Amino acid sequence: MDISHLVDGLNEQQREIVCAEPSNCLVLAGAGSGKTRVLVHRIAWLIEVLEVSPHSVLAITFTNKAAGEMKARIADLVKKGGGGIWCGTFHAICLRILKQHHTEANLTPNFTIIDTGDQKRFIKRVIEQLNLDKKKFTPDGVIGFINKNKEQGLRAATVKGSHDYMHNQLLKIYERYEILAAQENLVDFGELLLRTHELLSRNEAIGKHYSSKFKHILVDEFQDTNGLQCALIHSLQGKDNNNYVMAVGDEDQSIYGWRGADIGNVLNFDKLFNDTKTFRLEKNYRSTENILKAANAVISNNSDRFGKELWSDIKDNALIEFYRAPTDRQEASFLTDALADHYKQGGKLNDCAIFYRTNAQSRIIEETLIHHGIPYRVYGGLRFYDRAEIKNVIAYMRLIVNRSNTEAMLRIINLPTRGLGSTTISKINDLAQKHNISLWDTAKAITQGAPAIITDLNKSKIAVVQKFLDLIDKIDDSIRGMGLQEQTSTIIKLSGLEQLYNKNKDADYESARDNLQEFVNAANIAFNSDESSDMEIFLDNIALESGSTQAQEYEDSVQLMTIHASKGLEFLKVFMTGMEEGLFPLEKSAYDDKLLQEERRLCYVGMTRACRHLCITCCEARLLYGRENYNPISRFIEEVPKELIRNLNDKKRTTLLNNSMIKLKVGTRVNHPTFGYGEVTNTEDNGHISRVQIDFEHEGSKWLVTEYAQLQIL
DNA sequence: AACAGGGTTATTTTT
DNA sequence: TAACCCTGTT
Repeated sequence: MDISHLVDGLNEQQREIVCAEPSNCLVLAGAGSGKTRVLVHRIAWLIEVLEVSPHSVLAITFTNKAAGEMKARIADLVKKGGGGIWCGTFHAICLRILKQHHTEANLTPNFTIIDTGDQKRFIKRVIEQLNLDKKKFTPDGVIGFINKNKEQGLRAATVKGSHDYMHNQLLKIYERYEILAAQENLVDFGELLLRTHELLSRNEAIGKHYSSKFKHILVDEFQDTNGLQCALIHSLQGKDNNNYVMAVGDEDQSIYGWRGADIGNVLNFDKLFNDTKTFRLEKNYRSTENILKAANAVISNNSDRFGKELWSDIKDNALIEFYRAPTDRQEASFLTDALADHYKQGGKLNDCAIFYRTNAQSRIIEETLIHHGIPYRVYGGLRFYDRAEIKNVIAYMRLIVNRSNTEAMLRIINLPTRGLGSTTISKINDLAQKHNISLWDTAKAITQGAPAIITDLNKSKIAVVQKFLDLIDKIDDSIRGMGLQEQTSTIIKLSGLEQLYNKNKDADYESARDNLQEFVNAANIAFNSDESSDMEIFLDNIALESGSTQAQEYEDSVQLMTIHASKGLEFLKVFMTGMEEGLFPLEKSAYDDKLLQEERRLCYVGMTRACRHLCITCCEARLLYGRENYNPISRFIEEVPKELIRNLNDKKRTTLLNNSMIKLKVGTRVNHPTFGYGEVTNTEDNGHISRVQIDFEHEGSKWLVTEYAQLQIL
């Protein structure tokens, strides 16, 4: 048999993995070492050489995008195609299992998946219902508690009580949350995993079914798995020792610890799985030697790692560039200048990326780029399906599919406004809570004058409620038999949303209309893909897909993103900005070794995105939360060997002298927007930054950075 | 229902 | 600083 297409072009380390005897194994794949390639070739090897049935292969990724890419590459490489392989995210795979066995999983077939935003609103409602202090119990705090427990496999009934008031109250919220979620047929992300895990580990027949089905489980980005996901893999693998897990990951790129990812799953892999073999991929195909040397040097300061040294045969004398600007504004100007130079020399802006630690940092960079007419795209931000107008349509759809979805009903019961104000709604909602039934059933009971439901709503209000119920039923009736895109546009019409967004002319409504059209298009695409032609499936897919978070690509433009968002990407030229103590690493993480190590890994991820040029910038004075901050240079920069750095400050210094000093001399009378009138008593300029001391009439004496102070000279 | 004003709070966000 | 949420007012 000709196997050359499976191994040609692979290096020795890669080939060893692709052709390995089946066993549990951990592949430590450094950045840019071709791990997706190895995974795809391994799957092809299993099918073509070891004659494993595609139906016995399960490939798990973390993003839908990665799953899509993998499917496409498998289809390309495997001669008989990849049909039958299960390939998807943890959540998508769990959903598939739960849909299949919804009865055994104790779910209705039409359960609704809620994303983090929905979950948050839902929790808010629970906190209100329980009449708890909103200052003490924030949705974020509660969400953390519930998700963390689910990640440890704990239900409200199995979490241990304690003497701690907060803990016990949180537990009460969790209890109520579970009851309401069951009542309303809502399943959150963590629940998808937990319920599947429970199903597989408690229902012997089903557990056995899957563990005898999946002989080979391949997991990508293993460093990002949490405890529950790891447990899930175990339950899929089953107890017999003839199923094999291949985990691919990089402990140095674990940057989601704060979301529950447990780097310990990689570090203790050999203890968590039997008879493991470990492989390493250390040859990097992306970056120059110098960039890798710098990145290796930084990450070598971490202790939670196996240790691995990336190398490359891409020789290039270019050093890591470093520039420390006087202020954040001048840091942005520096970036702009550098990009303009790059462009003038014939380079593409698409090849350049600007990274920052926090989203807030993008603002000043964007302003400066706009000012100089340099096009850019920002990654991240509001996801398409998170837009209010889209969520509104989705809420109608969800209620139509699942009438118990109180969450959805609350969102649209008065949208567009139909005379059901907050008073009426909370009256109905209180009754729902009192009788422990869904909002829909409560409303229905009221309109039917059910004797058990006592309400003080007057006849006209009840008629309005009736009208809403009729509307939903009517929409439901009229979309029967329609194609998905027709259903969607019909819902938008009949619900009154179309009219609502049409009646107003301002820009927000205009874009809302565009987005609704886009949503109908999405439905159309889904309809034609026949995979998700059904509205229920469409809704599931929406919940599990972020819907591209990056701006549309329409012209050559610089890419702006957080370092987190840069993971998995690569760019010819990378600018890492704001490399200051307090910002990167964040102050909160600087004094905790675990957190600091994660910051360092983040730095490593950022550096290893660069193919040919890496430029690191920071500034002396930065405006943060409306305050000036003077931060030292990031320790991560200090960790890069000096001989790998070319310091641009020596070159730029003379050109950047701040000319604002010229007019401000001792004795100048000034006016400050908040401190009022004063007189300059002292000046200082170290060549980077200029400051003035001003004696204010009412506020006393203060030192201010000239550039920020917005002083008016009198 | 819409809006103004005060108080609070500030990472990162694959599903 | 500025964005968000809540509250009280019109």
